[in-house]
Amino acid sequence: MPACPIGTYEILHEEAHTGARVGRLWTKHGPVETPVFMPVGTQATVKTLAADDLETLGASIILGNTYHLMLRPGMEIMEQLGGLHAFQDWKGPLLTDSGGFQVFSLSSLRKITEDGVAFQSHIDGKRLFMGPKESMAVQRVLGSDIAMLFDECIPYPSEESYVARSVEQTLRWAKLCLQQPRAEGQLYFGIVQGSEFGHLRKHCALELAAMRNDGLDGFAVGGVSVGEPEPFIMKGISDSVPFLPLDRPRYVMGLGDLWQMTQAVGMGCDMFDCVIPTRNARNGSAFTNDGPYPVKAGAWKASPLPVEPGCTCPCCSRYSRGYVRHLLNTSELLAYRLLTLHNIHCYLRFMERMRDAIKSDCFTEFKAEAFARLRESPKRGHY
RNA sequence: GCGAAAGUAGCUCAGUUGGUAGAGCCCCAGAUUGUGGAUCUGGUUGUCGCGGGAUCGUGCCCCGUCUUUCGCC
Repeated sequence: MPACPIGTYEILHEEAHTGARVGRLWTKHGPVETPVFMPVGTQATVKTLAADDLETLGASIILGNTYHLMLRPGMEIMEQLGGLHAFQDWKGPLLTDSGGFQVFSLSSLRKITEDGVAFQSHIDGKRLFMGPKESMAVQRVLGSDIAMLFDECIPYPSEESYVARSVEQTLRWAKLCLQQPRAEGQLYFGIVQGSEFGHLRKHCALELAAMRNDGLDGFAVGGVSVGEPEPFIMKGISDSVPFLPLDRPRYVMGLGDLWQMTQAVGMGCDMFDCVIPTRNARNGSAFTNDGPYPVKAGAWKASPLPVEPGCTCPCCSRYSRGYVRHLLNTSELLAYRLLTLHNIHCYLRFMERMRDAIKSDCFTEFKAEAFARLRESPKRGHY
């Protein structure tokens, strides 16, 4: 596999019957084959996992978060310790969220101005400020392979007039972000907003697409998966994606339901991240190819079966469901780790099979089977 | 042996001057979408130690009894 220049996005195969495609994005820390699921490692760790666990599972790219890492440990320490890759000893590609979402979802006393957002830390109440310049400066120090442009992620539902103003703000910020200096080899991804309003999504997508020659390397659909009903999520995606360049990666932020990702891939989306597999692991739910089910349920108290029969992950290849259930029941730390290992493994293998299906032009069949298993008649663990 | 206190949900305990038995935890179920191992929402559970008595009516009053804990011989 000959190396390509950083930022290259190769379309390796377009599926014959749908908009699905398999691609390869070249980053400073190596290539990422898409469609890809990116485990979320907000605070410089995918919770409960170490870098070598992620290597074992075969994760090709993970996330880190600007907002959280800026608050702790802070950029001074991050700089002293050589950036985010060195800090957590992750040798693969890293994507950092801009902090735009967290400023709106976690902090209090927000005041939005043309320059950015004044807010209070959710940790100690300290008054801070983050705008396009600040966010990109932090991401530069973090040294991520992909940095997200600072955007305004508004709640659902929001008034159309407010959404319209917000989209303009996000676009002005995007232009400013692109003028900021970046870490060597760092790619910049812009974010389409517009909430449930199709014409605003289209406008935002077209304006961002026009910035591709100003250094925009990829495109994301934002403002979905923020609590709205599923039909609105899919509409937000279908209202945005058709107006984005075909030859650049499309990233749907926060989307991570297996079936929803399958549908999005069918619309031509390439990258996903979500806290569901890791968070739900810590709440006692396992994901399987037949849908999610609660391992913590008393029904599995004495089950000798693995969490998912046939699974080859470090959890299933060694431990019983009854054991994992016991660990959950007693709040043992190992429970969270084992289920996180399983859920990430499940997600990564699911995406791998999806890529294979696309390459062999049978994505339609893959999608039908996924629908049957995940939505039509999920087994919910009753094997 | 004597004295005192306490017996109410699986656990820890509330329960007004007598008027249809409660909370927290646990357990069970559900939620969780650019991460708070956080949180939220529902749900099950009782011979009020036992036996008498007074009362229209008692977890509560009276008598007896059993058990536990503590103190004293």
